[in-house]
Amino acid sequence: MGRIDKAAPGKRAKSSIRSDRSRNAEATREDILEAATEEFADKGLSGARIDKIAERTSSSKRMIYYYFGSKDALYRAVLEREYTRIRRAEASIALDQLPPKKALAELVRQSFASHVERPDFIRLVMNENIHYAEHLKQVRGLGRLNKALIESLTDTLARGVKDRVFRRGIDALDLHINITALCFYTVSNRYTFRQGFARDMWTRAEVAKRREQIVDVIMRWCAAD
Amino acid sequence: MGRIDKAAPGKRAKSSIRSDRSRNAEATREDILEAATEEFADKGLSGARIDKIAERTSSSKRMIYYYFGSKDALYRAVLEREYTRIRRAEASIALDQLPPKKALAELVRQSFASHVERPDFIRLVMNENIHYAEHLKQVRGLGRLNKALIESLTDTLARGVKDRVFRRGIDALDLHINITALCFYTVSNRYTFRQGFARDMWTRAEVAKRREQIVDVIMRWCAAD
Amino acid sequence: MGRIDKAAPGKRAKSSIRSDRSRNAEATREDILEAATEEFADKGLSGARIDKIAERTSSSKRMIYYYFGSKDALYRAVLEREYTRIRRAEASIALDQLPPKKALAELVRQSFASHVERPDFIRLVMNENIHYAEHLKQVRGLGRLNKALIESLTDTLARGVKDRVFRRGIDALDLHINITALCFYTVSNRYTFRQGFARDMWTRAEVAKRREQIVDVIMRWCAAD
Amino acid sequence: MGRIDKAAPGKRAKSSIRSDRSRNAEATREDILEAATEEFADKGLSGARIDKIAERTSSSKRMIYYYFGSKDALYRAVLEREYTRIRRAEASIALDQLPPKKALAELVRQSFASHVERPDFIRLVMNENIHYAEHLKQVRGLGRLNKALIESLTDTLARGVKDRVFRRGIDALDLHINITALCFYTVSNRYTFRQGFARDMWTRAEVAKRREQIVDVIMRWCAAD
DNA sequence: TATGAATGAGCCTTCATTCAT
DNA sequence: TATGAATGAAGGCTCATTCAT
Repeated sequence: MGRIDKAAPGKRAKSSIRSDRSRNAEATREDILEAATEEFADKGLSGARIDKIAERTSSSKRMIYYYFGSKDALYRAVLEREYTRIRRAEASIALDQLPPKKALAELVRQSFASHVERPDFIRLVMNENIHYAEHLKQVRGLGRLNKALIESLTDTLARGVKDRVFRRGIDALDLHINITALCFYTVSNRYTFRQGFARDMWTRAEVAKRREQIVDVIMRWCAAD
Repeated sequence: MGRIDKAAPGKRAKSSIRSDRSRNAEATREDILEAATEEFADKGLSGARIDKIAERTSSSKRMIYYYFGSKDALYRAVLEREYTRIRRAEASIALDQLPPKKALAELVRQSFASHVERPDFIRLVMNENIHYAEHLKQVRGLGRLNKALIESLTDTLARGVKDRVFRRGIDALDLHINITALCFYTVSNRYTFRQGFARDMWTRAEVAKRREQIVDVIMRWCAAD
Repeated sequence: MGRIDKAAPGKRAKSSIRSDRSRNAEATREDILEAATEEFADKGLSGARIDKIAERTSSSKRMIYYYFGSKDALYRAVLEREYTRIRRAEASIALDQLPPKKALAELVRQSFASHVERPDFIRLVMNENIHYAEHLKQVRGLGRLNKALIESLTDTLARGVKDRVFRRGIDALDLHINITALCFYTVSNRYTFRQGFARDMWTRAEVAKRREQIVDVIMRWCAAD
Repeated sequence: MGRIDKAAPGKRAKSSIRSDRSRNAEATREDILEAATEEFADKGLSGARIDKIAERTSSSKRMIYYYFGSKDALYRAVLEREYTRIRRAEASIALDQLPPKKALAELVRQSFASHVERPDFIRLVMNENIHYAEHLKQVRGLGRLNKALIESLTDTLARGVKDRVFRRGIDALDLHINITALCFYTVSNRYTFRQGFARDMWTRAEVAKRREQIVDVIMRWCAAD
């Protein structure tokens, strides 16, 4: 019945013990990235403290600079890792194996899950938008994964039109925007929403209900007349 | 054809010289608030600099402390003013004068306009969500205006059901969420979106198209079967 | 009989007590400049420590940044002040009041004194040359004072030629270089010289002797055949 | 017509790739010393960075410590090598084979060439003087080479007096100082000089002219009346 | 009501140096 | 002999905030 996360600043548990003292470059990098993701998501770029990141780490502040060079570069590395991770998850669904309607519904559910399960990523994206996506510009290889997603959507829409279950004239990118908007907002604005209205969108029940409602909104929009 | 705003950090013009040296306390307060709104929206809470706010002002840094006491308190004052301003605008539409479908479409268009016209407000809301709406909690009187909005929506839905243009079972708050989600995202995520996809959502033409598409999504969702 | 200064790093006495706590901007600036001149001359640009400069001051490290903005800017301010000071002193001699030979001899003695009395300045100039005069480039108004000096020299030379005490064909700027080279080296290279040879150039007697020898070198070079 | 060197920081080409991976300890030492000389001359002692030296080397930072122990010790090794090298070159002239006037003129030209050809050495010497020649103190065997030079000068002067081409009473060490001062300054202060005056002393033509002028100054100073 | 000067705490970053292999 | 990883100490700089007038 409780909220999915009660994350208040600083109350989030260390995600792991991170105490393996192995002198392993890759492990140290990962360790730092993990800690940095939490801190940056929590406080934003300028609010984050390198010292705090170091504290969450089994290594030291000095090592952060050894591996990443600067706060900004570390932030970019975090961004890149998170974006790649998310896009990989989304790209993993085999839409073409399912009939069009099922495929679309499944895609919406998958997208919704991606957002709900990674609120830290959502926070990073908000933060990027506050900074005019300045840092994201320097992250390469975003376009490719997105392109694959849109092509997959285009195909599903076409199959649906052929089967007379979807109407003609829907742009795949528009569809993607609408799906994402509905999912993103559910996670991103849950705090201000709770403040402005009496309802908590972030209980397990509400989240499940919301997911099916988004499926409904999208299906009705695409449905053949 | 150009983008609606080209706002890059620092490129936003000083909204005015604000040099009326009226020894008017209220004017000074307003002057500071205006400058603070720009800076906070631009940089977020921790990214904003009291010195920069003072520079944008005809008065001095000392005055900021004289009138508001602290950076956080100033931020709260900004938040309160912006929220009140927006909600007043939204509450001003007389939905009950229009037939249900027209009323709903108009409401969506109005909400969309509210978002598009005040990107600074959107940024502040994002910022609040990054900070768990901690500061918004201390702003009073939000609930009242929202309640009025939801009641108005409930009424419109009921009239639509009676007229057999809307289907039964739609919750007014759900409807509000969906409308807002679609509008908010269009503004809030335009920078990361542009980075990830080849398309710029922020040209005049795209924005107009997007507005009507959101109307379409909502109308199809509410439509009687 | 002792050396003129025994300056070893850190052993130089604070030039004044600097304890007036008056809230006077100009005084604070001067205070900082004085302390900075000592530290920069002593350690060079990168060797100097802002903390040490602050310690030598009645104000704080923070104030250094308040008034000068950065270590480099402070260094430039020091440079500018010292150059102006020296050039003013040199420009103050009224050569045209004296017969040519006396005038030239007097100028050499004055130049020699300028160098010997301000070893800190010499050190700063060495430091600048190590840094390709990068910072001096940003100091304005050097040319003017120098020009006056050269004009004065040109005039003295011309009078000497007319009186048949100087030979024809000596370029004033060349003359200036030769005078300065002989004076500068005496101060600048005294440490390495003492190390390489058994003789200490920096006793009162040696310095006096050296001054007259430089006068001699210059007079013989200019003398009519 | 261009300047002899345009050396601006960082623009100096790596003198070679130094990639012969011979497991030869002596070669590695030399390799490091070469790189260190450039860096120390370029930036001074405190401005030089061990990391940069390592970058210029085919070996690693760790090796620097293996072979030299510390930054200061490396600096001293550089200093010692450069001093020895220069003094050897100067000592190699056979003054006693030439008639006195020719011998002196040749010595001045040789000294001038030594300075002009090794600006890095000049920079190191300036740096030493900024540091009170603290490090040079620990370099042994300087006195011997210098002594030979002075003796050679003494002899030349004596021969000149006997031939009635030089006047009596000139001290060899004084002569050495005057020659060196004029040569050293030409190289050491070229940057600040160019900044203060309109003239560039460092073109091929100016340098040649300057060399002969220094010969002239010295010859006139020594000439029999 | 208003202002320029001042400040302590803390932040990002760098440096010479050493450890484990 | 050689190397990539690691580090404590300190350095330059910034921030929100307050003092004296």
